[in-house]
Amino acid sequence: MTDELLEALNEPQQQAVLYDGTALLMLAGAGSGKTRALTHRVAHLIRQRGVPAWRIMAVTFTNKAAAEMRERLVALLGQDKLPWVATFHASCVRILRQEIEHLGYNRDFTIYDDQDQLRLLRELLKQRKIPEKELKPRALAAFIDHAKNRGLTPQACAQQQIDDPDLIELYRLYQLRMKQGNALDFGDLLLVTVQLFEEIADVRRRWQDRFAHLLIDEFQDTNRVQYRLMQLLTGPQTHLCVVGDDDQSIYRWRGAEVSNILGFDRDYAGARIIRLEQNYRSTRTILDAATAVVEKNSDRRAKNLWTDNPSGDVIHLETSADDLDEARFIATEISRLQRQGEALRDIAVFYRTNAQSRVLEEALRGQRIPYAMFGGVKFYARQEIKDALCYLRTLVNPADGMAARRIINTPARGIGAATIERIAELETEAGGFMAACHLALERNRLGAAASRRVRGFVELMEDFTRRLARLPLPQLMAEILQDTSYTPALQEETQQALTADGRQEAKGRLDNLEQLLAGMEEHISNDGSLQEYLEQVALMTDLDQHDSSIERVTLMTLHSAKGLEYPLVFITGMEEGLFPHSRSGNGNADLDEERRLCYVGMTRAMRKLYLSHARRRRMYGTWQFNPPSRFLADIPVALLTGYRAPSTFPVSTSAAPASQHPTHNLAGLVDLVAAEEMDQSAEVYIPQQKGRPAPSTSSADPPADTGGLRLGARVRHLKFGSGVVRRLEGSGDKQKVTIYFNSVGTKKLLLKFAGLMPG
DNA sequence: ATCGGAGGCGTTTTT
DNA sequence: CGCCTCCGAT
Repeated sequence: MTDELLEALNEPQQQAVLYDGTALLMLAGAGSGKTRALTHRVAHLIRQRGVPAWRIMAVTFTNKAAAEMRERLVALLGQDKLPWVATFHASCVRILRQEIEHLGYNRDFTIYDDQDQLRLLRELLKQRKIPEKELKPRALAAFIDHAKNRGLTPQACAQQQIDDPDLIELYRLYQLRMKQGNALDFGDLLLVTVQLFEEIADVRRRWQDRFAHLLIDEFQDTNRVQYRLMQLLTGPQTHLCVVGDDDQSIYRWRGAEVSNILGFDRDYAGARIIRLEQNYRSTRTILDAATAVVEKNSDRRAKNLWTDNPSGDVIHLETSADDLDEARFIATEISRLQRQGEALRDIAVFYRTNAQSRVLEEALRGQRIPYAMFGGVKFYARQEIKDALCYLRTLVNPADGMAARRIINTPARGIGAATIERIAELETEAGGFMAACHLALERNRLGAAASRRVRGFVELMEDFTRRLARLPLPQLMAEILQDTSYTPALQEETQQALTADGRQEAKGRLDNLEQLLAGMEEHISNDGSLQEYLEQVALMTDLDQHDSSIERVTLMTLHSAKGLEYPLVFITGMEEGLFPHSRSGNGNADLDEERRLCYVGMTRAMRKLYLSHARRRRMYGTWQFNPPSRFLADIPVALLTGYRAPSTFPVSTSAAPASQHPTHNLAGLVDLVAAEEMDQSAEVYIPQQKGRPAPSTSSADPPADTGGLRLGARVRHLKFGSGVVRRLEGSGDKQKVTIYFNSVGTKKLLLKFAGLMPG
């Protein structure tokens, strides 16, 4: 019996399954079978140790990972003994649905996505008469998210006296409005759950007692609140098992703290550390190359990832003239692979930024290669879908101000901004937006025409509420879309719109709504409620919908690729400024993270890896010239093929101090641009061997005043300090440069007088 | 109140 | 280059 669960595992995996103490840290390298170990551990606990399934909670990073783990557990255990498997966010929702009334929220709370969040913040800024130029809504959102990720309420922020009081005040107002709307954003889901457990000991103890085992995957990407949550859920009897790989930590920008994994055994003295170091996924070539890249980082847990797999093919490095060529190469190569009998579902194309996907899509379409792309405009974020869902949200939670504001005049009912503002004045008093509508009507606060229209809207919603009780969800949705003349208007547009594009767009929206209804059908066929539906939709990403059985190529960002594997992998845009991204500073923690991201991307590949870069790339309407990524230079030459003649410009190694980095000083860039303009065939380079410093061929050249400047370059101005080049225009004496300065924001300068220095 | 045009802006990654 | 906001005209 025991053997059955253990025999397919290697020695350390078995130890991880059998470990009986209360704190276990599994350091699991890429492709080392950690999910396997994790699922087998859970199965073992249930089957061998007799732990009831409901006393086990397993936390994953994505819904997809949760679904996969559940699937594997069903295979091991059968349908009826499934433990709690969910993301942190979904787990918190589940806890809060039961407990949130302790904190004065209503249990019908809705979840705000970042779009809703941004809308609300804009409204607050307007209300406080702060121009968006002064404080960008996105920056404010980032501040709030960051605070929440660290577990800080507005009050806690104020006490620390570190942050700008204005920001904190806006954070406070935002939270007030959220509570009034009975809404939680992503950060709240975690933060409020922490508050719940911290403030109400009874509740905390109850949940601590419930879970005998807490298992957390992708532990390297947990943030401070999540760590705190783990601590709060961990009672004296709780067995903790965390799994992760510090080399794969790629969400620092979102508040993830690698220290959680690096310091775990400090917080949990006597924690057992088990290392899974045998890679089963990749060829030795791929593993060696990836390791060479990530080894440049300091601050790593010592590890020795190895494989028994054969060396396999060398990594193909492709240098293209521009982004179009790069895309064409990839499409052509995929066609070739297909003719060789490779399955499209075995192929993935990764990129650093979503913006890169467009040319790739076009190239694939051009060669009639089916593909699936993830992470663009998310399905549930599309305008028509959001509109439809906001009707439902308003029905479920009439206090939800964002949802109601969105639909009160969609489709147009002649209720404008002035009327909405007047209603909003009563929102606090009435305790919600729909209640404020009623109150405004009662008190005759609106003009005659506006009153009539608002009453019409209120009655319409009341009518829908009545139907909610007797109609199945998809039918209710269909009737809402019909009776509000939402779909009829679109249908008309498919005929009447002035442009072919407009007709096509309307058609697309109708298709999407069809798809939405189909999804609802599926949901209710699984006995799901409307509440659950909205919840799922709020927490779902397109990635979760990924059906890997369909025969098509996968396109996604490197971040989305975490946790996945493909026999054949293309990583595109291996260029300085793009990957590593120019926004990720220099020689610091951000750069380390880029490096880890590269490692993650490379280790997704099982059989063959392609790396490509373009010498120039169209971006924001202008050409951007990017030297090859420094990461390429870190890969031992013997593992690579595809480059041609010797180099005319240096490729750096990150061992050099950042300030001397050729790719980040203007002199180095001059070379590249010059090579580009002079000779199309001389553009090649040889990646540097590990440890050998790059020859600095350019340092003697007189740096041209202008030539080396490119988009994304870091520069220093005497008065404004350091900044990033955003735009270049004109030529000669008239050449102007737009620079985003950290200190003063965007400035447009005449290059001749700017007196810019690298750096 | 609604529509259209002009201008400004920023673009890393996402639960 | 494309999105979003703002503003003026209807």
